[in-house]
Amino acid sequence: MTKYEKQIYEIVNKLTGHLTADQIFSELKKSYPSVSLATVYNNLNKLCEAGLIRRVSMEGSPDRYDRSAKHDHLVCRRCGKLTDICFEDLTASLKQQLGEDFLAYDLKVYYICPECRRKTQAASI
Amino acid sequence: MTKYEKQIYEIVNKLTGHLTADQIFSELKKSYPSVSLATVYNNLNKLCEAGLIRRVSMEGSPDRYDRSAKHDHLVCRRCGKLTDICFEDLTASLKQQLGEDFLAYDLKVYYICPECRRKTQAASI
DNA sequence: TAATAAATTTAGAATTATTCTAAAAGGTGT
DNA sequence: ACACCTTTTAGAATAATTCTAAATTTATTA
Repeated sequence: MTKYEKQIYEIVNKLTGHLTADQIFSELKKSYPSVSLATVYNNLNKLCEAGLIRRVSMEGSPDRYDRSAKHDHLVCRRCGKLTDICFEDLTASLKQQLGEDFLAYDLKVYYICPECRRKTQAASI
Repeated sequence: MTKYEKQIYEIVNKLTGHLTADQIFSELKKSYPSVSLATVYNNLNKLCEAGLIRRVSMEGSPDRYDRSAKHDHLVCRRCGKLTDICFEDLTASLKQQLGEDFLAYDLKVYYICPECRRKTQAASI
C-alpha cells in the first residue's frame, strides 16, 4: 500500500460520511497540500477494485466512497442525504433464489428525510 | 402528456432493454428526426418525477431508464450488463425493520455474467 | 377568431465528474 | 550508481447532463 492509498483508505474509514472524491481530496490536502486530484481518483479506483472500500453511486451527484463493511443505505429523494441502515442479511436467500453465486449486493431505500419533510410542511402553510 | 412524453414513455416500456438517454434519443429520431436530446432529458426527468418510469444509475456508465414495475437487477461487474430478476418483495419487512415509511427501494446484485466468465477462462489458458 | 399567456422544444453553450496522457518523481534491487 | 517499475502530477480530453434564451406549440380567454 502506498502512502496515499493508505491515507485515502483511512479517510474513508474514519470519516464515515460517504465522501465524494473531491471531499476526500480536500481532506487529504490538509496533510499533503501538493497531492493531486488524479491521485485521489487513481487510489479510490484501486481500493475499490481490491474491495477495500466501496463505491456508492448516486443519482444526480458524484459517487461517494464508503467503508466496505456490509450495510445498507437510506437515501433522501429530495436532498440526497445518505444514512446507514442495517437491514437483515439477504445473502443466503438471494443465493438460493438466484441459484447462482454473486459478488455483492446493494440495497438502497428511498424516502424523504425528516428535515425535508419539515421544510415542505413549513413551505405549504 | 405531451407528444414526446408519451413517445418516450412507450419506448422505455416497449424496449425493456434499460436504455440510456442517448439510445432513447436515437430510437425517437427514427420517427421524429428533428427531436433534440434536451427534450429527451427533459421528458425523462418529468417521467421519473411522476414515477412513471424509473432511473437506474450505474457505476461508470450513463443512467438507464426502465419501466417502473417493481423488479430487481443483476449487474455484471465486468461488462455492466443488466438483467432483470424478481427477488422476493421486501416492502413489508423493510417497513417493519425501519419503523418508517419509504417511497421505494432498489436492489442490485453484482456478479460476473456467464459470457465474461467464459472470456476470462479462455484468456487464462 | 384573434390575442395573450403558458408550456414545450430547440440548439448550443456551460458545467462537472471522471479518465487519459505524458512527463516527472520515487523507490527497489543489483 | 544504474536500470527498472510504480506512483504521482498537471493539465488536457471526454462525456453525461443541465442550463439558457430564443423559437415554437398549445391552451386560454376576450
